[in-house]
Amino acid sequence: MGVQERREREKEELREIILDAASEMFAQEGYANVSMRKIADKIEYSPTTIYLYFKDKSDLLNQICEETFGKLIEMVAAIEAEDADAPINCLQKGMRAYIEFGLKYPNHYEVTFITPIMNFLGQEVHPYEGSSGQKAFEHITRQVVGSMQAGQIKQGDAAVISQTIWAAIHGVTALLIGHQDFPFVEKEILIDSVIKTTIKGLQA
Amino acid sequence: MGVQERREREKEELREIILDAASEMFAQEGYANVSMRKIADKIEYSPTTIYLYFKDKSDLLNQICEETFGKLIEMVAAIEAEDADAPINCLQKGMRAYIEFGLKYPNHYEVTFITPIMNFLGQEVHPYEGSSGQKAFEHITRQVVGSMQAGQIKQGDAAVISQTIWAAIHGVTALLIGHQDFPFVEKEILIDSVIKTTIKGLQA
DNA sequence: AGTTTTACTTAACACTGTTAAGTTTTATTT
DNA sequence: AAATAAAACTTAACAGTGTTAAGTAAAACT
Repeated sequence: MGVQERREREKEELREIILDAASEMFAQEGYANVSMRKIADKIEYSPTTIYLYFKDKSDLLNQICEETFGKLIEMVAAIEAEDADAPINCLQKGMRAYIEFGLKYPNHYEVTFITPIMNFLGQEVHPYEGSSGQKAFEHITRQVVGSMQAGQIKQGDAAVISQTIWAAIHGVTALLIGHQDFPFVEKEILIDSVIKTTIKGLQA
Repeated sequence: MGVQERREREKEELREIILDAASEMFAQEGYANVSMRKIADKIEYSPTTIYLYFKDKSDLLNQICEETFGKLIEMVAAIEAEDADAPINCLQKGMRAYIEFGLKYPNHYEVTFITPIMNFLGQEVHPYEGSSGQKAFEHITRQVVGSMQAGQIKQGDAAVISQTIWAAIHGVTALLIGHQDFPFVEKEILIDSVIKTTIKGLQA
């Protein structure tokens, strides 16, 4: 009965080939500029084959993003494990990791967190429940709670504070990715300023 | 020689009719879901007529956004005129006005500040130079300089501080618009938290 | 009244995401 | 080994997109 297993393995291989090709093309040319036919050309299959592996174009994107953002979570988790004794340091490093991750994978960041891709019913294509985004956010919340308990930031609603932090780091990341012709000050200086301002604003 | 003037007036009228129809449809259904043919149907002209008045679809959008964001500038200018004696109050009110404006015209905010629409050369379709966005940003910078001179925020590079503020208000606006299925805390509470955290973080 | 200019439309091109139907390849059964 | 069943993949097509070139109708000027 090893046949079925091999076939499953082969299916999985082609799935990965599609995912890799699409990921590279999305990252290089942007989601909107990559058509199903172009992906099919690259992998040397007919366009409709992709639909045997993915529901539609946005599903393809979604699964790529989940994979990519798995890496962000690993990074943040590694930071947490590294210096578990100073929650506010974790928080700061986590913020920096988030921003730098977004700038390193701008097209993935764009499609996951910037461009709201809605279907015809007006529902988000990247639903929050169970997503990598949710897990990443849970890390922020955990660090906020830790920092609060350690007295390193003011007491308050952890959800409010976490979302305030997310607004700040998303803001700078989205601006730097999306408005490349705006005369921003030096990138590192701006990122520093955002992180420091936010942390200072949250201290007791 | 009143003929030419009348014809110019008529051209301008049709231009406005197109602009109004497109503006309403973009705001209601989103840029991507409105086709040139749909706009043409609505105004009862052939699709190609639009191209006699606007270079292409993104030009149409661009001009709508300029019009819309002119209103934001007026609002911010009114705030400045109102209480010119307390720059930090202006700054706070200006931040709130920006966020609320974005939430009031989410589709316009989206296309102007969230979705980076690039042409095939990778250039932004909404160039910064001379745009309403530039003027709006100049208002922020002016208020920052004023607050610094009044000793209400720390001394520092006005550009860095202005951009830090922009990151914060853009962040919360973009998140609230784009991630409607995320379990955000109450909108007013989050907005308050972002503004207060940022201002506090910038104080001396 | 005839000519030129302006305004607008028709038809077409080269794409897009997606689906239904058909074909080829692979595996199972007789 | 041949016939059948199942899986994998492709072809053709639909209904739509932004955009352009060429053609027509209307208005203005001579």
